[in-house]
Amino acid sequence: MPELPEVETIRIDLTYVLLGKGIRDVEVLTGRCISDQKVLLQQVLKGNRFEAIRRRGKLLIFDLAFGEYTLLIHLKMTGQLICQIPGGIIAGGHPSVDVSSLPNKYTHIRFTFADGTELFFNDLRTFGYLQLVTDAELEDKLRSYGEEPLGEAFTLEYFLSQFQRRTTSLKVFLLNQSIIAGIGNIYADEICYRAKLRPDRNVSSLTLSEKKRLFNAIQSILQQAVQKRGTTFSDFVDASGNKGGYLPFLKVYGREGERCNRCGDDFIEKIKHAGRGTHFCANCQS
DNA sequence: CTTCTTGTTACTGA
DNA sequence: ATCAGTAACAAGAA
Repeated sequence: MPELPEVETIRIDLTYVLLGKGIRDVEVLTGRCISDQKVLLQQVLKGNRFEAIRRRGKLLIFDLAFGEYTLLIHLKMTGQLICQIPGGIIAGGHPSVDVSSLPNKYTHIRFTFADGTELFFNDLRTFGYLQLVTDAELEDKLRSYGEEPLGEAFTLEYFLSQFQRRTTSLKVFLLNQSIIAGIGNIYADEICYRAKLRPDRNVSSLTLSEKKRLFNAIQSILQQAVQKRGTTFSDFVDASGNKGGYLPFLKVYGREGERCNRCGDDFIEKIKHAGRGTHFCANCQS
């Protein structure tokens, strides 16, 4: 479940490894993730190169040196972008990657670069996708996203304005990509915990000081998670051989039944809210 | 066998 | 028209 911090980690690593390298070959092993663009993908990418790799929310945007298209990659829940340079793994995605035998049964696309570097797009559940878009289509797509929570435009003023006329729960609010881009189920729960607010609380009842607490929690949780190189890379190793991992810092997600390590009195509850597993401490959060 | 996992969208109902 | 809630998608784990 790559969310903003995981996608950002992949973006940084791929930028470091792939930028400017000529794309020698693109193999489409299974076509579902690119629908009807199989031929176009090869036409556009072969002989091309990535000029920049950007991110909007959980969406990766690959700017190409030549042609009118931009490549988009969304990993959805189980997508991976595994990069192999001769001698090591550089970037990951979903955990449990068997890096000893790529491509594996979940590899859908394989890129080969001029220097022998390889990039594998793997996806167990095939919800993720690659898509070539024109500038107009890209603009359309990006218009639907809210502000980047770690960007300069994410101000308290912008944040407070998003509560106007909304009556939904805090959890749904945080997961809404058109309000804030990039938060998923794990960080939504962690942000609520940090802000001491119940995820099932209706946002219309939040006071100004609670909204300010939330604003600060969003930034601090995501900043720290990016710094720790995300949560989902249990066997991820970066270019320097260091393991990343926000996993030990999780306070509620995946900790149901365990004691809250803030109040020490209560146990972490797990409920189903808005169709999602939702974790919180009923003692700390209100 | 059933239930659970989640990002996004299409659909439904108010 | 607007908005909120939910089913659906997929495939594997428990």
